[in-house]
Amino acid sequence: VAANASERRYWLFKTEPESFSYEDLVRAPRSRIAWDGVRNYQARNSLRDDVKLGDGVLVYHSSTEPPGVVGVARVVGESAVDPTQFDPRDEHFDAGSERASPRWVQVEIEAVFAMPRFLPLDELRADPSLAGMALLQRGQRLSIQPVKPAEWQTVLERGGADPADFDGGGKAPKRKPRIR
DNA sequence: GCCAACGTTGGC
DNA sequence: GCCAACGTTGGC
Repeated sequence: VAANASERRYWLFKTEPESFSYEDLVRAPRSRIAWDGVRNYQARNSLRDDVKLGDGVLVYHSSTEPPGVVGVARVVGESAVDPTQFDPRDEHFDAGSERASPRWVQVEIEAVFAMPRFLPLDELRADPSLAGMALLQRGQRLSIQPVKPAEWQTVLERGGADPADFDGGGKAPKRKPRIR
C-alpha cells in the first residue's frame, strides 16, 4: 500500500492551531482526518497530483507563538473531492465550484508521532543545512509545500525523532536486523 | 491580457 | 496590530 522509501515524497502542511492543531489530529478517530479547506491553486495542484499514499508530512503550526513543526503524519488517502466547497455553511464554501467539475480536493492523513521536541521556526532558520527549505524562503505562503528528503531527515533529527521511526509507523519502530 | 485595487497570509 | 509579500479580482 504505502510507497516505498525510495519513491516516497515529503511535505509540509501548514495549519493554524486555533482552527486545527496537531493535537486535534491525534485525537481524531484513528488519528485520521481529511485535510480539507485548501483554497489555493498551487497547493491544490500538489494535493491533486503529487501527494501520494505513504508520503511523509510535517505538520506546521502557523500564526501562533512560536510557529514551528509539531508533528509527523502520513498520507493515508489520496486526492478526493473536498466536500466543504459545496457547503454554504462552511467557511471554505466556494460558490463558483460546480459539482460536475469540483475545484478543490483533499487528502487524508494520519498522525504518526508528535515531535519529541517542538521545532520552532527560528531554530529551522538557524540551521544552514535547511536554508533551501521552501518554508524559509522570503514571501513563502503556500500551505502545502514540498520537503526534500535531506530536509525531512534533518528536521526529524533536530526534533529528537529517529527518521527510521516513520517507517515503523511510530508505534512499533522496525529494528535493523543484527548482523554479526 | 494588463494591471491597479483589494484581500489574505503569516511572521514579527 | 502592522505590513510585506503575494494571489485574486475586475475594469478597461
